[in-house]
Amino acid sequence: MKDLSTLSERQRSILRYMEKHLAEHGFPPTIRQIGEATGINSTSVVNYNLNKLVQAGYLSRSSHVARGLRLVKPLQGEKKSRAAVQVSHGPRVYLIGQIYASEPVPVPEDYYYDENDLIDVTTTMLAGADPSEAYALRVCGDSMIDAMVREGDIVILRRQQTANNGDMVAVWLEDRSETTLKYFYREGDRVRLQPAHPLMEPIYVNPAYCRIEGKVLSIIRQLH
Amino acid sequence: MKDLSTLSERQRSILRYMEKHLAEHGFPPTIRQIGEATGINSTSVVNYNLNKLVQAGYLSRSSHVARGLRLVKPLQGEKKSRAAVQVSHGPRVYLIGQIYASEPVPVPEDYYYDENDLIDVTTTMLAGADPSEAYALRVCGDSMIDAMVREGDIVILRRQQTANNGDMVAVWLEDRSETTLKYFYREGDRVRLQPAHPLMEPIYVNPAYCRIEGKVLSIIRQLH
DNA sequence: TTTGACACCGAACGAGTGTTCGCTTATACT
DNA sequence: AGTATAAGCGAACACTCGTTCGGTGTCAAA
Repeated sequence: MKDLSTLSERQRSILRYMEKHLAEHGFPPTIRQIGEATGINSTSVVNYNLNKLVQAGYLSRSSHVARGLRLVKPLQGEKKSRAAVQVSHGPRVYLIGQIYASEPVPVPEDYYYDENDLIDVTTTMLAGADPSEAYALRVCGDSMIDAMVREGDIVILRRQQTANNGDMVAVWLEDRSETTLKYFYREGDRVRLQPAHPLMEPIYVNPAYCRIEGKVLSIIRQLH
Repeated sequence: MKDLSTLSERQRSILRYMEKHLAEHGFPPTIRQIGEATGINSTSVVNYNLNKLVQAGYLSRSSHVARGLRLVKPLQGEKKSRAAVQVSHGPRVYLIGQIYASEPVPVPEDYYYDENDLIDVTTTMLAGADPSEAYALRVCGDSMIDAMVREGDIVILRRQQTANNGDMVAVWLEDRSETTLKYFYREGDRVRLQPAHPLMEPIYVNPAYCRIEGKVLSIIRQLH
């Protein structure tokens, strides 16, 4: 089997694109997509180079079928994540709505599925929760500064209506008509809700008016 | 949120065939292949059931492309080999060190690769950067409250030593012996570094002492 | 200089493939 | 019995997509 050094630069870029497309889409690219991505103007030149990659042992092909390419051996010797060689994505959860300080927390029961709302997460963010148990909300407004979250942040939660001490929870406070994200502590017959910001004071609430809607698993801030 | 038990027998057999075809071929089946394998005579019925599986969170689809199916979540509650279901990561980057307010920012050039330092991220977090261009740092201490980050948060960066206005950057301020994460704005011959916290004041620094080490792409907070 | 292999190209073709339409049947509810 | 919804169906259409054809250009070897 030939090694990497005999591949042309075009062939290496085809393999890189193949890996990238598999990682991003979960299925292989078409010959035309490969051509567009690698600057090859002709489907027959892409076809020629794909056959070279088959001969070199990097790909296998099924003929006369759409996307009939399989990555047999990923490109090596280059600095890249290993995930690129996988067929499918990591876990994804539904972004079911926005969380406002002045409105009740959206919950999964009221949500209608839309594939466009799926967002990528990582296994670590789910903290052991199954993706089907978790969901995401986008923060609106800057009224949750005390939770160290700001407008646009995405909060990953698991649906639950009880909490253990130390859990960060999304709660709707009925007597205040307010949603907040805070650390939950049961103290006697009161609940202490502790802000994430170390310099801010907790609030104490009557558990009867404290409706826990979910436990916060992770927070994501994207700066672009 | 629907669970597995709401799937019909046909839908479960579609998922089983999907997993089998991916394992065997490395690319998804067509609608006609699914129909043949599951005894569904009509492409529109296959289409209908695939849309149901999308709603239930098991698949995602790209429309108007051949084999535009991706297995998002495998069928559970059944014994199968790991090879049968290509559970995988998304992209991963190296967590190369910790970021302290009082020490220079760690940079990739000084890092020795260790596979155990790889962490999962998502494509969205990378904001168009290739995983090989990006790296992560873990925040130590609470001295970056003004950046709305706290101890334990993970910052995803791309290595760069220049910035555009509005970029959040990791900078080492030589005259202050201080690292900070702030929004960068060039104003005349000064640089304004704007905290993320909306109620805090910016600082103005001499660009000569302002060493940009990377651009912040995303921030991840895990609460467990 | 000639030749052969390799890499590349545009265009056309035809098979592969997903979507849409108009319909029927089954089931649950009133 | 009537109605609404879910599930199913066949066919047609239009687009996607891989293969093939007939060619050009480059380079190394004879």
